[in-house]
Amino acid sequence: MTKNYYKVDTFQSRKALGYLIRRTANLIVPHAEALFADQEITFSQWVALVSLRDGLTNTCADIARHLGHDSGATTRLIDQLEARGLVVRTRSQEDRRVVKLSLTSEGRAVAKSLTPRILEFWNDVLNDFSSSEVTTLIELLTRLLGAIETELANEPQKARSAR
Amino acid sequence: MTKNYYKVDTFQSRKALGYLIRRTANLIVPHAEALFADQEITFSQWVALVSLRDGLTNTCADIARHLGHDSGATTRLIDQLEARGLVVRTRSQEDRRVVKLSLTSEGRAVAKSLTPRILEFWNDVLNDFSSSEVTTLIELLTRLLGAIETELANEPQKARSAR
DNA sequence: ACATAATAGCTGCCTAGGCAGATATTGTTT
DNA sequence: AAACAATATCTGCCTAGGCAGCTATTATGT
Repeated sequence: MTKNYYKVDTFQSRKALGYLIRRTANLIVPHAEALFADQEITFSQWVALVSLRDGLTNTCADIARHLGHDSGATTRLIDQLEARGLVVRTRSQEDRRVVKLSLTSEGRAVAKSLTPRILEFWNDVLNDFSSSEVTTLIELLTRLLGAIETELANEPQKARSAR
Repeated sequence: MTKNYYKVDTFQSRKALGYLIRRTANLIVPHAEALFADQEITFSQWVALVSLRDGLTNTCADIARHLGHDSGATTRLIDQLEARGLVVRTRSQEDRRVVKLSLTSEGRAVAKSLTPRILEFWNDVLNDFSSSEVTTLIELLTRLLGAIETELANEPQKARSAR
């Protein structure tokens, strides 16, 4: 148990997890978007497609949680995928508030065809990491994400995303 | 050497580093901003203040790189810190293109007074991690960040941030 | 010396996404 | 069953930050 890993007087931003994570995300996301610049969909849209295909999500609300976006942004993202014929909206019969999302065959094709771009980037980046290092990193990040989620849930001083 | 950690057919978004990092950042940053909601500065502004105080940065361009923002956004961020009397701009004499930034005593006070909020959050989140796990995570993330930076530099298909 | 390129900073413009409010539907209390 | 709360989606509005273009200054090549 690390009661106090960080202390005010020894704190350095270069070793701050928040700094490292934010900076990494700030480099990755625009680059990923750039990899998609010549495509008909954006990187975020691709992430949504893949999550639908893999059954990780199947409604707008799911996608909002998955991407960490708000529901308004998600509605608009789905609007575009629908307009391009990659996704179909169907009002659910069991619960008429929800709109079920499903991929069209073209959506499935687009999701698949773009996957190699992202994987190639990551495999390049991870070239100097051993396989066990990558596994460790993924495991620690997964736990960290879980810890943050519960911490934010416990401390409901402010309404959180996916409202 | 992990030549190919990720493969197209075994790829799952839940184990994707990009997903984990982006999602974590998407949870952390708004929460950090919320912690500052009652303050006169935002979280990003605080990060800039601290980086100036610690000598990690001392110009706009430095801060842009540190935050992963573009230079326009940084100009406006500094504008606000200057308007609030927390930072002073001084044209450099050695190189008259650059504007040196320095904290006022009030800026120093504000930077210091807000640090505990962030550290407390992180110490709560890290409660279930051993000290060595945190160290490992920081080390792996630092290397990952470095690897991404060099990867992006090698592949200059598109101009990168801090233009 | 002169042309060219690179760098620091600033400004206008635009978009992605956050926020709050509205509707429709379902669940829970009393 | 009436009231209230919660959830899913959608819409308008607004801001932070990305992008491109501009000037001033310095560095580099010829």
